[in-house]
Amino acid sequence: MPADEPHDHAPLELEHFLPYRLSILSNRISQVIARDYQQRFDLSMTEWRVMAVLARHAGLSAREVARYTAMDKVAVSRAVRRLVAAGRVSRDSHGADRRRSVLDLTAAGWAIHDTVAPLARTHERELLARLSADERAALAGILDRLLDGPDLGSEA
Amino acid sequence: MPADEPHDHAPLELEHFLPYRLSILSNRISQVIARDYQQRFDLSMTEWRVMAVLARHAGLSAREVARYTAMDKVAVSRAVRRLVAAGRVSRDSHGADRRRSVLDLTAAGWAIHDTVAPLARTHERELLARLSADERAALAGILDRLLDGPDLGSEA
DNA sequence: CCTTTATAGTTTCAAATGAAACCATTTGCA
DNA sequence: TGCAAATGGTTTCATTTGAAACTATAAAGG
Repeated sequence: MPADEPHDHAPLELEHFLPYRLSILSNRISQVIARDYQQRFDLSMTEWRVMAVLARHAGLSAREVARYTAMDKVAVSRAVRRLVAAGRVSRDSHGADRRRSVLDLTAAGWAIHDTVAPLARTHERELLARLSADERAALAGILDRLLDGPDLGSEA
Repeated sequence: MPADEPHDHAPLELEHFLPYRLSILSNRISQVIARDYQQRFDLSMTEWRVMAVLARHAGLSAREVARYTAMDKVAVSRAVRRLVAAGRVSRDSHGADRRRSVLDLTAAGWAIHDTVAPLARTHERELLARLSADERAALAGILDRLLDGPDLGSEA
């Protein structure tokens, strides 16, 4: 066979590749929402996540916030610093363990929360409006399945 | 009613919020894959996307690569620079229009491609292995639906 | 005790990213 | 022609992000 015979390269079709499509979709959505929060409330996505978690679980430590939000502790530290500076979150130190902080929404924080939470739900509704009831149900299940697993990718 | 009556704050449950879940999932997947490519081939996600597109469409310009990969032109410019420096992509200038570049995989680029492409497919397979055939089909349709729309979020 | 080890959180430094400004070339059109 | 606008691409600068080093406090073991 000739040396320059066209090899069978089996190129990857990016536009049908699940990780790629997921990434594009997620980025688009996040960007739209993030821009919205940023403009209206000078609030970053990460800051909002911290606030949302504190709304449900008062008095968490930074470490616990990190677990709930799937953020790393550096990101939490930075978000909390900004939130405290903006008067949206209060930070006290835990009596028994002076390393831990005790974080809570302030009145101003609650006010923001009570405005942003419905807005977030609206974003979600608009997204889901594109799907049928069946698809919505399927998607919920699929995300459960994919997010649950021990770890994504091969362990190898 | 008392002034300090506990307000109904209706806090958002992050763990059931679609954009949040999508973002977590996508980031986890991308991170696993990116780390893999980085370690084995010193290849970033964006560089790989450029290579994948050039494998299917030889001789694209940077602008066209940007369209195919949903990356912005700055990102493409940087990825291409590294790829050219690494001898994985060749850049010629288009005869008729000297602004445009003509990008192609080199032999070395093809070699990387032919190793990485099956690896990518394996990643995808492992991911999809967690789903039933029905779920896989549903997911494909859902992504089509969500990615197609004119623009995500409200136009408002 | 008092020395190691672990935990909570912050700081620091380098790399990744995005927006805008910036060249170079080409196109549209007066 | 020749000049304004558009296009392809790179550079610059400011911001974001992540990993590792660091500080402070607490728990555990001899």
